[in-house]
Amino acid sequence: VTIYDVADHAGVAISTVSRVLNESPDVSEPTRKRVEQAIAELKYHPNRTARSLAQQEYRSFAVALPSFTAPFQNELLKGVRSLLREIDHDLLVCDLGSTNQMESLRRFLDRGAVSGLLVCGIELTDELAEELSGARSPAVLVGHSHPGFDSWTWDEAQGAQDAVAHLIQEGHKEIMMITSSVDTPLQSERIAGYQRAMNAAGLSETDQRLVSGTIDYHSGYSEEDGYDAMIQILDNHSACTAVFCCSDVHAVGALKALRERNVSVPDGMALVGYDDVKTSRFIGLSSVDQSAQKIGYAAAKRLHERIKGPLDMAVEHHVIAPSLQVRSSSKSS
Amino acid sequence: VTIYDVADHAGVAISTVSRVLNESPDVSEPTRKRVEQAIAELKYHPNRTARSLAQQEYRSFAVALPSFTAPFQNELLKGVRSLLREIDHDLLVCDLGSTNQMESLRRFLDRGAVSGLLVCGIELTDELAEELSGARSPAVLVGHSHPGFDSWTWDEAQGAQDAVAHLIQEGHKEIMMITSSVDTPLQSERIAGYQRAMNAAGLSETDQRLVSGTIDYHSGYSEEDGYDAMIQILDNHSACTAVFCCSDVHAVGALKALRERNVSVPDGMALVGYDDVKTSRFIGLSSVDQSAQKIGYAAAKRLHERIKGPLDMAVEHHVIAPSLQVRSSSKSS
DNA sequence: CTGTTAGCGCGTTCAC
DNA sequence: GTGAACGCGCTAACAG
Repeated sequence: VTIYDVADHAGVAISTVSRVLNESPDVSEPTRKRVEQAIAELKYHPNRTARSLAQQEYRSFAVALPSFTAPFQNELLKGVRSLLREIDHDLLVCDLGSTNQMESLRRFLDRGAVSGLLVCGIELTDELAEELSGARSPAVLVGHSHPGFDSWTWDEAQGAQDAVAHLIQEGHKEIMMITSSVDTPLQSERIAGYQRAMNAAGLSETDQRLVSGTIDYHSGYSEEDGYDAMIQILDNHSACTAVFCCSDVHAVGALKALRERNVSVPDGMALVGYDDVKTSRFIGLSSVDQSAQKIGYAAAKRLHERIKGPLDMAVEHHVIAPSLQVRSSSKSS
Repeated sequence: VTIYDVADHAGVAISTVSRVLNESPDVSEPTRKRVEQAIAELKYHPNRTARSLAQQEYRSFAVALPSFTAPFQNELLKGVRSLLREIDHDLLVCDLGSTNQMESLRRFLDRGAVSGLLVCGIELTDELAEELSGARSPAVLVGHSHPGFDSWTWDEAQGAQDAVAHLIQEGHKEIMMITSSVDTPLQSERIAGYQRAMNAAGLSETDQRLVSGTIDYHSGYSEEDGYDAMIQILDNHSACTAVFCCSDVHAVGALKALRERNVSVPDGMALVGYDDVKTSRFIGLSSVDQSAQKIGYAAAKRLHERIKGPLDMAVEHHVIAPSLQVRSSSKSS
């Protein structure tokens, strides 16, 4: 049942049907009624695809991220969703599974047109960045920056340092860190933050205090990884009283391990997971801080503005954990 | 940059370009090379929308659910995503916010075509059911059943009973239940399950043991609701040692309240949240049980099959918590 | 093997 | 106010 059927049924031309669909004022009341009735009787629903094609407007954002079930990503999506609801757009989720995320993203791009793209938690290679610039829809970055792109980032090292300082302040001395089984620049920064906090308090931060899982999955940022690492800690480091996880995903896995071994949190073992922005959050405490949500909203909004009118300056927003003060620095695109 | 540009650039017709795009064998190696090079040089990406229109295949599923950030929904989405990845489809998320979900769903449907629709956690009115049947794409239900639709459901009362029995078995006697601030059939069943478990153990289950939040949000199934109710319990029911939440969302909010009051879990207060399928999960323990994931996968798969070849029997799958045995009953559509 | 052409369903000038 | 005709970018016959 297409627009033609409706037109026939109402005894008008398709353009007239189109007009009532798009709430044009140039339709007389009687014909509008007739058309609306025809639509109802035929249970007609316009074809979103055809409409997109005709007016070159896709009314949908794609969000590319690794595993949308991580707490942080989840909150981020909430924020994005809020904006999308305001502007009546759809949400296309592209989670770039475990293995080669770049390839997944590229394949997704090949799939075609959306209004805009939000790239979260993925470091852009120069090559991929060029592809994105060439794409017909603009992109906004979250968690990484790249010249020429709008982005939202935060101070990874400082965030990690704050988290560990929090544990220290609570009286812990034997603090270990669960790292990812895969080396990434992101992780290096978080480790650096951990070390700074430990050093500042005069505590040991030898390599033996860094434990990573052995399972390589989701680029090393997986629950399995965290689970695995926590088991190691429980088996080999009985003195440890607190653990800082280099990601919230790890913390979820670590919690699972603690459960299995009947270790309570935080009394038996204090646990802090880095959730990318507000670090001093205990996993299991509550839904994550709203920072992530705000970032999601802001990034989506920026994307929308870029789609509407071509802004020619890419802005890098640097978010300072944990209170979400924003320090913007513009760069020429 | 369209397919025409590529054709020009390579000195061929658009159909030839189309052929290499769709990996047709009917292209000579030399021309294929030329076309591929043109594609690369022009950074051409086919327009997904146009392609969908032409071949009447949308290659995307929409999932309609209330708040996709709840643990259960989240896991469900994971499962759906797995299947989608297998069949190379996209995921369109339609979260039907807090207020009038029916209207949100209807508006989403109006937006147009997707290959299939997964409706989760929403009770279908007859009216809406008819609209769905009339839609061009099939729908599969999760959490509710309706004549003529494939569905995945489970025994709400039994699930709740199991959860409470679990608490009882751990020695708790003063067990309260956090309910939703809004009355729903779903909730009634869960309350019934709670009561059955209490009665079976000879424990009191008076109305004073049922506490609901006062904030009406997300149809009553919100974190705020759970938070609110738990505060009430802490303030007014000091004897209480364990709480059963009528949804995992409530449990998340309740945990937050416990945190604020420095009550540990589960030593200070045992907490179980109903997560729709495997109920004996402690919130904060781990990622939710894989049941939800499996259901998501299975439902999406069924949807896919229904899209491919017209199956004319609607099947109601009844899932028995918590081990996910499935008992199917077919009904004529 | 390759080019031509007719749609896919709808929006949008244009005349009438 | 309303209708006819063209175009959006691509696929799928059909010729050649």
